[in-house]
Order: sequence, then structure tokens, then C-alpha cells
Amino acid sequence: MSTEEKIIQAAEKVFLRDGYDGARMKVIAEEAGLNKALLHYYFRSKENLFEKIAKAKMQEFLPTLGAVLFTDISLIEKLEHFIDRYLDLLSQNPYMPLFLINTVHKDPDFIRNLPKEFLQGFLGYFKLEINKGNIRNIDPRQFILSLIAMCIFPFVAKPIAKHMFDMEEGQYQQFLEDRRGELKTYVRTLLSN
Amino acid sequence: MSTEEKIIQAAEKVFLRDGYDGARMKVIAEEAGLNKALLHYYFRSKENLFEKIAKAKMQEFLPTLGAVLFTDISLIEKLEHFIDRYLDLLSQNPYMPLFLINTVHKDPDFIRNLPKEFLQGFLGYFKLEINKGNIRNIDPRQFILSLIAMCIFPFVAKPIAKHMFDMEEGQYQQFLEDRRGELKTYVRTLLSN
DNA sequence: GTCTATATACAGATAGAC
DNA sequence: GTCTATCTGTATATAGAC
Repeated sequence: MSTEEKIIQAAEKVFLRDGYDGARMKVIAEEAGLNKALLHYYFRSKENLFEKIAKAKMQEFLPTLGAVLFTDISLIEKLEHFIDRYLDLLSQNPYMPLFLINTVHKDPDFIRNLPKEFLQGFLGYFKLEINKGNIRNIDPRQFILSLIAMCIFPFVAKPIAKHMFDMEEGQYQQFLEDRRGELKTYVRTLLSN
Repeated sequence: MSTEEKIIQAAEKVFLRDGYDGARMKVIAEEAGLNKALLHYYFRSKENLFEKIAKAKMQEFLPTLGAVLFTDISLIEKLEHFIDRYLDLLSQNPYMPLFLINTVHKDPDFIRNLPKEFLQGFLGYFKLEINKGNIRNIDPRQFILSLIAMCIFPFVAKPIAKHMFDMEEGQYQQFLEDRRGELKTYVRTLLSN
């Protein structure tokens, strides 16, 4: 692994966990097993390193989801696949949502370049299915936002939910596993005619 | 307004918006129209001031919700009231959820003292209603987490959602207003036998 | 390219006049 | 109780030896 890759990997870990304000170049350097000065040699500044990491992570995170929405199955099946893929992705990147939310909160320009055409396309398709009478008449935007909320929230609010529900780590993992079926049931119930 | 109150009010605003790491004592002082040194005179340290603010805000935020759950109406009506009250509360405190999530993320001990008995009580009541056959058989914890997620997420992810849906501020406010009815419909659809 | 040593800036915190 | 001036620590960033 090259020095640059070591830095990027360490920076991803630290920035995702601690955010921009909470992250320290010293900590990133230690995590990479390198010297602080090298971070500046390769990336000039903390801000620059952060931007590189944040933009790459966002590009990596969002479009992965678009794919499943354009396969040749029914809308409800698409959404069920979406739930599985999204929860997989979140399990592998539990810090991503909070990181993304905080980053955009601090600097709204960060989303400027994020692709949104695939979502617009999907919303149009959703409306078509409603007009065809294949699913219940419902606001597609409200529904999609709700579905994403239900997927993301248990990861973002994990420590709070664990406390409120009096769960240990293992129990919460099981809870997240059970959630897949639960969310699919919600989707079918809400959209079926 | 006393000096101490001025500081608290300014600190609330800045900490809620910028988080602990992002907040600056200088900014809080300016916001309060006072000198930096006074913050230390009244609260000794940044950490101490933050704890005071954070604990007060949490205590203020959570129990407000418990009340509506113990009125003498049906479960579905309770949940409909909950949605209205919760969305009201969030409209008045849009930064609260992200602040709370980040604070607990940084220091999990912050929730140690948060009351959870009212939730446990409500979950028990929920199960009773299922056993009585008044509502559909569903996991109460999964359902409550989903409902809270659907309420909170549009506030937490507001900049992202606005961008993705191509909305201006006014449109998004309308979207949030429309959401009340939408969520109530979801609840009725998911819980009705 | 990689390190040690250092410069620079600014944060939180304190001292002391009023 | 409130201010100005200052201390101290630590963060990012740079200089320069190797």
C-alpha cells in the first residue's frame, strides 16, 4: 500500500468517526503509522484532505443505490431489493449517514454536484405505477423519504435506541436483522391496493 | 435578562448549530453581547457550559412527548396526536435531533440519565392492544423507531432532501406540512386490522 | 519522500484593573 | 460583575536536514 493510500484510509476512518472539527491531523498520522508532515506533503491542508475524502465517499455511497431501481421487476420488489442493499451498505458503513448529514449541514455546497437524476427518474416511474393502478395512490416523495428514514435512522440513532430499548450490542444487531422483514412488510402494506 | 441568561441563550444557539467541537467561546460571547472572560466567570469552562446546556435541552425535549401517550383515547389516536406534537416540537427546534445524536455519539454517557420508563410503559400498552386484537400484530419497537425516524429525518436531512427533490425553502415547508396527514395515513394503514 | 524541529495562529482559560 | 491584557496549550502548517 502506497503512502498516499495509507493516508487516505486513515483519514477516512478518523474523519468519518470524528467529523471535520473533531478530527486531528496528528491522529490521522498515527492511524496511518506516518508522520504528520507527510499529510501536508501529500494533501497540503486539512481542508483539502477532507474535501478529497468527503467527495469520494459521497460519490461511492449514493449511486450504488440507483442500480437496483432499474431492474426488470415490479415496483414493490424493487423496493424490497432496495431495503436489503441499503441495509447491507449501512452495516458496512455505519458512520456514513451521520458524516454526510453533518458535512452538508456545515457546508451546503457539498451536495451541489451530487447526481439526482436517478431519483427524479424513479419518482416519475413511481407515479406511472400509481396511474396504472398497480399500487396505492400515495405521494412518492413522502414515501421514499420515509423509507430512507426508516433504513438510516437505526444506524444514526443507535446509541440512543439501544439505551431506550435496553439492549446489548448483540440484541441490537438482531433487531437490525429482523428489521429487514419488518420494513418489507411496511412497504407491501402501504403500497398494496 | 440577567447576564447568566444571556450567556445560556447564546450558548444554546451556538452549540446547537455548531456542535461542541465547532463552537467557539468567542462566538458565544459575541452572540451574547458580552466578553469572553465572563463566560468563564459564570461557567468556568467550555465543557461545563456545554454540559449544562446539553442536559437541560435533552430534559426539555424528551418528556414533552410522554404526556400525549397517556391520555384516554385509542392507540391510533394517541399516535396521531404524537405526530402533531412531535412535528410541532421539531419545527420549533430543528437543530435538536442532530445535536442530540452528535452529542451522544461523542459521549454515550450523556444518555445514561435519560428517562426511558415512559417508553417501556408505552411498549407494554402497545402489546396489550395487539393481544386484544385492536390493532395489527406488529413489533412495537420496530414500529415506534420507524415512526420517530419518519418524523425526525426530514429535519435532520433537510439540505439533502431539498437538493434531491429540487425544492426551495417555501416548497419544503409545505412538504413538511403535508407530511402530517401522510404520516397519519401510514399509521392507520399499518396498524388497522 | 520522509523525518525532526519549528513557525504561526488561535483556542480556552486566567490575572488583575476598575 | 465586567472588562482588557495576557498566559498556556495545542492545532495546522512549514523549513530544512537526511
